[in-house]
Order: sequence, then structure tokens, then C-alpha cells
Amino acid sequence: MTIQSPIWRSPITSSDRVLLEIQRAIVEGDIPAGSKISEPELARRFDVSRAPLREALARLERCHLIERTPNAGARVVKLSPEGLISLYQLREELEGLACRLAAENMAEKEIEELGALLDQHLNTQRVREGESYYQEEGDLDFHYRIILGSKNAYLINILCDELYFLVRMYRVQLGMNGPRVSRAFDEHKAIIMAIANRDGELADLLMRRHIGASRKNIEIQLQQIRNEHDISN
Amino acid sequence: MTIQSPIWRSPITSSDRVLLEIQRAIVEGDIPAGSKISEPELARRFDVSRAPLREALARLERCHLIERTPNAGARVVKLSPEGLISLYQLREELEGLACRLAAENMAEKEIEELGALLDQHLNTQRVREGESYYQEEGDLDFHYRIILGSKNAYLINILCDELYFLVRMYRVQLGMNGPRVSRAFDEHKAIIMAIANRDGELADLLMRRHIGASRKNIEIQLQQIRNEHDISN
DNA sequence: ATGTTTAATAATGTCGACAATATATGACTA
DNA sequence: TAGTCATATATTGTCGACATTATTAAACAT
Repeated sequence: MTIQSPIWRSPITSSDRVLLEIQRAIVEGDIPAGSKISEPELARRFDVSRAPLREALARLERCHLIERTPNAGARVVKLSPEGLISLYQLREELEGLACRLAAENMAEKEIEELGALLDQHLNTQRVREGESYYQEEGDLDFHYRIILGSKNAYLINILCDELYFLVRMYRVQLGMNGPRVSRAFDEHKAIIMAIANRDGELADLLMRRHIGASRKNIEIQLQQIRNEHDISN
Repeated sequence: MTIQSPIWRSPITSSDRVLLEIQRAIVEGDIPAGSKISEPELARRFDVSRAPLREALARLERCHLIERTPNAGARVVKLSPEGLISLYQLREELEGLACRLAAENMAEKEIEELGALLDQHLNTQRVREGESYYQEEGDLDFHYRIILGSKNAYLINILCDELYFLVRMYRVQLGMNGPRVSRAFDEHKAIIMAIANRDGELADLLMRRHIGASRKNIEIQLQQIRNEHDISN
């Protein structure tokens, strides 16, 4: 089961279904980055008419997974180092803010659940050593809850509905889930404590560092990939 | 002429045209906040079929001007103190970041133009004393240029395409353009100088203060409106 | 009179077809 | 052979109609 937007519309229409399928396909690379989107083809493939398909495309554009040009159609976005940096610059600010607001606005119960979640992930990780998919999901779940805890509707929308699919796409397609597992747990723990102490300023700072560290880690891996690529050519 | 998204699609389709018209109508209150959107009615009114109209609605949802529920239709958003605060919390972070990046990434020429723009606005404001519409437009233009100067595509998209219509809607409908004019000019001047000095940290700080001051000013006006409302009931 | 159930009405979601635009193919020229 | 132009093909943008769902109105019961 994949993590998806925490705010999901109750009655599911055709376009919702198609959106979910295409989102997954793009994030996991089944529809390759940079490739052209053909409306007739996708409509056949998912057995719907072009109306709900186009509705889905509009929402895919919203979460930056495709780019559309009038009369010319849509393409899946290309992943680039610049894009990744831009994305993480934004996340540092926005999730920092989310943390500060979460420290002010989260209910005690929510904070308890957040702590329980972390313990649970720690156990899962101990049992399934090296199996990084669970860590991936656990990490996103952690970030989601804090974002939701901010109670800022615009912030929630931007992070959960618009940017996080891209984050997942970068992670999945560049295979970024590596060695930072244990350190991430410690950082998560510290963030939760700051929130529990209602210390918004510290929670903010720690989250910025956490994402900054994550970004640097990814940049290193990305540089390695680029080097390998240069050698093989 | 109204300020609109700096990134505009080159060939203008029916849905683009309708989008612009409805955007203006909602921002200026011709279609009242909180009112229901009727697809057949708007389709007749703008002389298009429902297909391009629905495309436009999807994009209106994207910039938070309407809210849609499946099978039930769309409503124009309601303005609320909480919404305004959430919006300005975001702006402080995002435009602070934009300023820091602008100080790093803006071309010398762009910075010169930004300075020229400010002088020009100062003159316009001296000539048309009290006429706040020009100040409104000038202020947005100033912020737009800095955001564009950040060269961060996601940041530009979120601020210019998704949040700024809401900012304008709040300003127009609550009549917020009041007495801060001259102080805003000084603050703008200081921000430009920080950018020109390539001092990203300072530019960031000044922009956060600038927006924070703007927010407090608006909150005061909003409180006054609420008080008047309480008295009249 | 108020609240509940049922029928009538209107709205949204989806479909297939056509028109306008872009892309691909092939003929022609230098 | 490379480049340009005209044609053919395919894709996108738009339309009107239908199916499905929500909303309103009316009838009924309490």
C-alpha cells in the first residue's frame, strides 16, 4: 500500500481513479520521465473517455508531475539536479514552518500518536534490516503528520498534495533510500521532543537541519551517479 | 490593466480566456465570496461549452479561489481571519526565501530595473496622492520581480500562480490599501539595497519583517471591521 | 407546525464526435 | 545529400447529449 494524499475526496470518480493510477505509474517510472503523454492512448489504457482523463491531467500538472503546452499536449517532467535543489530549498522552509506551527497547534493526543509511530517504525526497522521500503513509508508518514499538525490549510495543500509526489518520484527513480536510516530516527526523535515541549523555534531549526542533511546526502548520491555516467561515456 | 501571472501560456485558448474573466470576477467580488458556482450558468454567461469552463474551474481550484466537492459542484472560497493569517504565514517564509535566492541569483540588470521601478512608483505616488490603486499594483509588481529573481521554478509557481490571486482578493474585498504607503516604500528600498549588496540573509530578514508588518496592519483593520460588525448587531 | 419520505428537478460526471492545431510524411529544389 | 515546402496524419480543444448523483419540492405522517 502506497502513501497518498491525506485529504482524499470521499466519492471516488473515474478521474480520481485514473489520477491515482497515473500518479503511481509516473512516480515509479512505468511512464518514463520526459516521455510524451498521449491522451487517446491513456484513455484506452485506463478504459475511460478523454474527459475524466483530462481532469486527471490537470491535477497531475498541479502536483508538478507533468507539464502541458497548449495544443501540443503534456510531457512527464524530467528530473534534474536543479529541480531537486529547488524542491529541497522549498521543503526546508515549508516543513520548518510546519514544525513551528505543529509545536503550537498539535493536540497532545496527536503528539503521543506521533511518538508511538516512531517506536513502531524503530521496531519494524530492527526486524527487517536493510529493507528500505518500510523506512521510506515510515519517513513520509512522520513528515505528513507534522504537516497536518500545523493546521495551516495552504501549507498542508502545498506540501502533501503538490510537492510530495515529486519528492517520492525523486526518491524512487534515483533509488535514494540509503544509509541515513538510523540517523534519521534520531533526528525524528529530537523533533518530536521539541514539539512535545512546545518549543516551536527548536522544532523549526531541527526540521530544517533534518531536511538539509537529507538534501546533502541525496546530492552526494546524485553526484556519484553523474560521475559513473561520465566514465561510461 | 490588472497584474496577472508572469508566466502566461502563449496560445490563448477558450479556457484561458474564461479563466482570466472568472479570476477577475472572483477577486473583485463580482462573484461573491462563498457563493455557489453553476457550470451551466457560467457557460452561458461566457459563451463557451462546459468543457473549457471545467478546465478553467480546475485551475481556479489550483489558486484556491474556489473549492470543489465531487458531484456537488464548486463554491467561491470564503474569506476568514484564519485564512488570512495562514496565507501571510506562508508568504513570510516563501518570500523571505525568494529574497535570499534573489540576492544570490538576480542579474545586475534585473536589480537595476527593480530600483528604477521603485523610483517610478515613488513619482506616481507623489503625483496621485491618496490614489491607492497604483500603489497596490506597484507593490505587487515589486514582489513579483523578486520572486521571479529567485529563479526557483516551484517557488515562482506557488507564489505567483497559486497564492497571489488570494492575496489580491483579500486586499480588494477588505479594502486593505491604507496608510502604510510611505513606510512600504522605505522598506522596499531597504530590501533592494540588500539584494544589490548580495546580502541574502539581510534581504530575507527585511522581507519577512515587511510582510509581517503588512500582516499586522491588515489584522488591525480586520479587527476594526469585526468590532463595527459586533456593534451594528 | 415540524419532521420525514418520495417524487420532480437540476446539477455534475462522462461519453463520442467534430473542428482547430500541431506533428509526421513525402515531394520538390538547390 | 540537405533543406524547404506542401500534404497527410494524428492530437488537442471544444461541443452537445446522456447517465448519474445531488438538490429541491411536495406529499405525508406525527
